[in-house]
Amino acid sequence: MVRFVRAFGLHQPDQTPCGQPIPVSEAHALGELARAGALRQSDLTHRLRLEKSSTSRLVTQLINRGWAERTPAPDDGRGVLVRLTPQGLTAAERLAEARAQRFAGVMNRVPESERADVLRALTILTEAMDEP
Amino acid sequence: MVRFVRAFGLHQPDQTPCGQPIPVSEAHALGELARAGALRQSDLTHRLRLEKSSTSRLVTQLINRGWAERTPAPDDGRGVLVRLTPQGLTAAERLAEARAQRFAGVMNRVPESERADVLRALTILTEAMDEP
DNA sequence: CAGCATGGTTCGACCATACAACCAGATAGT
DNA sequence: ACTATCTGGTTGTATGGTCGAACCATGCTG
Repeated sequence: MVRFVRAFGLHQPDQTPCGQPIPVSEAHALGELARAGALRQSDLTHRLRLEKSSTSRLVTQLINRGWAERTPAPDDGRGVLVRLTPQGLTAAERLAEARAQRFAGVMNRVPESERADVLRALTILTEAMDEP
Repeated sequence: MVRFVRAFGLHQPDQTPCGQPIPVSEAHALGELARAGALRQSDLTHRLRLEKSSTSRLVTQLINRGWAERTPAPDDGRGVLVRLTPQGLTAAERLAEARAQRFAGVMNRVPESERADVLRALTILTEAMDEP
């Protein structure tokens, strides 16, 4: 595991493992938002497994980049809905692209015959870790 | 991948994913040192994929905990050899124990028939990422 | 309506890392 | 041998990341 983390580059907070020059936390948030369209801030908190304070700060950073905006939640006066701006969306797409490329590069060095297995195993592992 | 990282708890810098109350960086260093016996600081730098300055600080922290000591390298007047103290060794063992437990817990939720595959896949993946 | 729960924000403390500047010992080229 | 360069380490500075506590506003419950 340790080897895996370091080799993948997960220990660098200010750069995604895929070479994009944006902080990994923001990249994660961007990913979730792009996939969901818009999210309650509390939802984002749960998906990223953060503390609400961290999420708050993170969202503010995205806003400062012009990638997201906060609007009041429609059904709860306390809540906040976070939505990507068009620029945020293209940023997310750029990111997805980079991710795909990095992944392709790695998979390229995995023996052809193992690839399906590796992918399946990763999914299983993630699910196994998901619920404790 | 993102899911994996967050689910595993890798985004918390001050606590290992295995529940031990020590910073993950120190845990990684401890692991490498325990496995190697003693390491040149520059070696540690390469294994952890850090910058030499980061390693220097990291080692200092280990020393402050009483887990390691610096001695001059025998064959190079510039170099530094880092060695675990007895306390450092027991700390490393405690850590390995926790790691094993965490891993066992996860594997427990992986269907019996898949376990071997999952393990193999993880190894292959790590190797694939290793050399770019 | 009082009391408690929930969603957010701000603040303070700690951890992790890189890059640049600097020093000392090692090495290579002339 | 002497200088120029390389290599290993240290320290300072800046950026990023996370949590927990204190605090506020809104919602829910009895």
